[in-house]
Amino acid sequence: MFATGSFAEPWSSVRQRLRDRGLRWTPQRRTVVSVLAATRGHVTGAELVERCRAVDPSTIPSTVYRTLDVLEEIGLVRHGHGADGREEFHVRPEEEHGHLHCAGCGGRWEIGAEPAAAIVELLRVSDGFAVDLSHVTVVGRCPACTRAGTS
Amino acid sequence: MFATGSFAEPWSSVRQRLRDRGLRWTPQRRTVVSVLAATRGHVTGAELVERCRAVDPSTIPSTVYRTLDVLEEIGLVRHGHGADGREEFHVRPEEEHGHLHCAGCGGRWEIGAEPAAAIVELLRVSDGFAVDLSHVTVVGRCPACTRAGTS
DNA sequence: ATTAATGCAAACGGTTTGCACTACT
DNA sequence: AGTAGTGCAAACCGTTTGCATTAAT
Repeated sequence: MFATGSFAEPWSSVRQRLRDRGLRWTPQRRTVVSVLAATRGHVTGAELVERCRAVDPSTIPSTVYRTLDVLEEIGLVRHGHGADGREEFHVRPEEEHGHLHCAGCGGRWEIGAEPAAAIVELLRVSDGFAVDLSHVTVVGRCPACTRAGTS
Repeated sequence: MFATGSFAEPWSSVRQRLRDRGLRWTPQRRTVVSVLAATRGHVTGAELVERCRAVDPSTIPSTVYRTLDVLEEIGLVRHGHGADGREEFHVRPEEEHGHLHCAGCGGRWEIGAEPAAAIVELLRVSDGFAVDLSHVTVVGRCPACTRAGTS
C-alpha cells in the first residue's frame, strides 16, 4: 500500500521499541519488519526467509529467525504451529485467531471471532483450560471439499 | 473408561491383513505392532522408535517409519501433528479425539467427547467445516499452570 | 569503545530416501 | 525363486548454534 519508508502501526515504533531495550535497528531487521508489515495473518519461518530474500537476496536464515525471536519478545509476532508442523508466525497478535486447514484443498481460513470465543469458553468450562487461540489449528474439510467427497 | 468389549481386537489380525495385501509379517513389524498395541492414545514417531528400541535395541528408525506407513494404509494408525510440530500417531480403534497441550507444564490431555462434539458442531454450523478431531491440538494453559500464573 | 548483530558454516532432530542385501512367502 | 522388507548411511528440511567479524550505538 504505502512504500514510503515508514510503516503503519505498530511497525513504525519497532525501531524505538528495540532501542528502549538496548537492541539495535539494522538493515536486516528493517527487511524482516517490512516483509512482516506487508503480511496479513501468518507466515512460516521458511516463507518469511524466502520473502526477505526477494527483497534482499543476501538475507541469511539465521538472521531472520533471530530477528523473529526479538520481535516475538517485544510482542509483534507470535509463533505457533501449523497443521504441517512447521513453525508459524502470526502477525499482529492483537487479532489472535485460530485456523481452519482443509485437508482436501490445502486451503486455510481464520476461525471467526464468535466460534473462536465459543471454543475458548467451552474448554474453559469443561477442562478449566485457558486456550491460546493463536496456537489452534483445526484440520478437516472445507465445505467445497466436503461436497466433492474426496478422501 | 475402557470399552473393552465393543472394539474388535485389531492387533491380532494385523498379520492376516498384511498378507491379504501381499505384504509381509516380519520380526520388526511384530515389534512395532506390539509397542502400538501397548500404547493408548498417541505417540510421536520418535517416541515409538525409542520404545521399539527398548524392546529390540537393533530397531532402525526407517523401518519403524516405513512400518507406520503400511499400518496407516491398513487403517490401524492415523497420523496428525502435535503442538510441537512433530508427527503424531493416533492408535486406533480408540475414538478419535483432539488434544489439549499445556504450554506451561507440557502436559497433554484428550479433549473429552462432549466438548469435542460441541467444537465439531460449532465449526460445522459457523463455517460448514468438517473437523477431523484427530488433527486438533489446542494449546493453552492447564488449570494448575493458569493458577500458578507462569508466563 | 562497547557490545549487539551479522554472516557463515556446521550441527541439529525428526523424518525420508537410495541401494545392496536379507528373508518372508 | 521372487519380491517385500531390512539395515545402513546419507540426504533432507526447517531451524538453531558457535564463533569470528562487522557495525549500530
